[in-house]
Amino acid sequence: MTQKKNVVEIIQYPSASEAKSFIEKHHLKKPEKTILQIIGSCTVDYRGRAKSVLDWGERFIIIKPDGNLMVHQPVLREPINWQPAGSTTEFRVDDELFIVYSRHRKPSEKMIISFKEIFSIVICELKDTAQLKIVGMESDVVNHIIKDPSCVEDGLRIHKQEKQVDSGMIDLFAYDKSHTPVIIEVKRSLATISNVHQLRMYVNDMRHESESANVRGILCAPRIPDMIKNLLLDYNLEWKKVEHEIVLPDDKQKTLTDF
Amino acid sequence: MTQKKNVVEIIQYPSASEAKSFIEKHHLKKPEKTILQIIGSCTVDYRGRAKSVLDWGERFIIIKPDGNLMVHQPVLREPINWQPAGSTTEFRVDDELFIVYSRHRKPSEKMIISFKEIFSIVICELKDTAQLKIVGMESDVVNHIIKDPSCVEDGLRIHKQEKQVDSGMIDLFAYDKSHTPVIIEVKRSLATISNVHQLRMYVNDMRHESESANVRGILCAPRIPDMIKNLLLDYNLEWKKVEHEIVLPDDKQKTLTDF
DNA sequence: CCTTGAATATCGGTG
DNA sequence: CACCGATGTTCAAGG
Repeated sequence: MTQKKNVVEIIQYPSASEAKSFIEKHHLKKPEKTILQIIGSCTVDYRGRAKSVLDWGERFIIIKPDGNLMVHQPVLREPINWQPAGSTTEFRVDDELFIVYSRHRKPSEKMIISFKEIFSIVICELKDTAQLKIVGMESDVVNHIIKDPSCVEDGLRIHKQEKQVDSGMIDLFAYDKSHTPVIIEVKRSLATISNVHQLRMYVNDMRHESESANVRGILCAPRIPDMIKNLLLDYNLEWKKVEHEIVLPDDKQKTLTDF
Repeated sequence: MTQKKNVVEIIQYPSASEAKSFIEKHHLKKPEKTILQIIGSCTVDYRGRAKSVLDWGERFIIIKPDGNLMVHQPVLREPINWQPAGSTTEFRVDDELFIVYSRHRKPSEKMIISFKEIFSIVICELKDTAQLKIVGMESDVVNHIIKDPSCVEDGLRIHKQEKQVDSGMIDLFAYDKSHTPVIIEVKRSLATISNVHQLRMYVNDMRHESESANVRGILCAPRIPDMIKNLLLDYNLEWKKVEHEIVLPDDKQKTLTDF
């Protein structure tokens, strides 16, 4: 791979003023197109939605064209400090220090990063037009339950998927072993209050419809906080923790499992 | 600043095999200490908690010593794809492609990143011992209300802060203009169902204590979802949206506001 | 180790 | 623009 085009510009161990010149030349002429990364020893001061001070340490910062700025330490997936999208960045030299100043409006947030030593600056222009992320997510809790209703309750028989009622669409409609109608509300991840109220409405609708006093409602999710359980108890509803199962429909999977 | 120590190693526009050699030399000898970054044109396949495919595009990936791997596009603060901490990474050459293979156990997650072109590889060893982040955050909704009770309700008089009752500590105890006792539960960010139940218990306690049927309960928070409002209505409680105010305790603030 | 709640959450969709 | 819900949330604290 030859260096046909200069996608990446790099400088190592620049002085503060060299860093400023380099950034002015390669980044500030088109900050909306280039990604800037600085590795070095710095402090970080932030004030905005919160307020924080980060003492001297070696870390790297990334500034994206959309204004996002991230300060990353050697550990954690999350940046230790950041500025949100829409921030504008300025670069200054102040008494041997190289200073990155980022500002955001509404909410007002400011950050100052002071470098006493810069190991490297990398500036690159990346084209990622095909940035669509296809999420062929088939962690179908619903299908999982349809395949094996006993994972919710013994003797459960699924009767209908996506049954329409007044308030909306019921995920699963079933009968238990005593032939009592059961409405099952399925949640892929965290169960919320909203789901409880939804389920409550569905159950109310069904009681109206079938004029049967006996309609059970079960909320199924991988994670159900205690508070949600209490709320369900208040409304005389039930819950069941169900793991989600990841289905692998297409052949791409082979590429992954090959290893 | 001279190049006393090689904190950063960089190679530009390597072939797949050159990339592999370079990473073996500078990263794989101490992957628990060095951060690896690759900029180039790649695809990403992921399977684990979900499943995703990302088509060709120019992006950069970061691999931290703790196993975190991030795939960043030119926009967004969040990586478009990632592997969690504890993942292990392998590097292979396959028919001109340079392949990064990351694997995680429990939950099982795999990722394949295939580079058809690499613009640069940066490997650095960062020391960030003083990584403590001081968060002197005092976004005092309580003080805000004490200073200006009318932000909750006209004619409200704050009587006591942190009043003890059986179930716990009441944030604010007040009287409205009709001299009715008012219990105010304050939340800094999102109001939750937990806060509703807490407030409900406090009000119950107060009714017992004062033997007054008239005790109001108001939940104050910057954000109160509709579902919480419904729940409050169910329990005959009230709410008020209040903005939070950020207090600035120490002098560091001057550095930031100077700009 | 599992569970729970907080976050400068971020991000996308909707009214 | 504000609000609301989802997230492969991540992360830290507590049992």
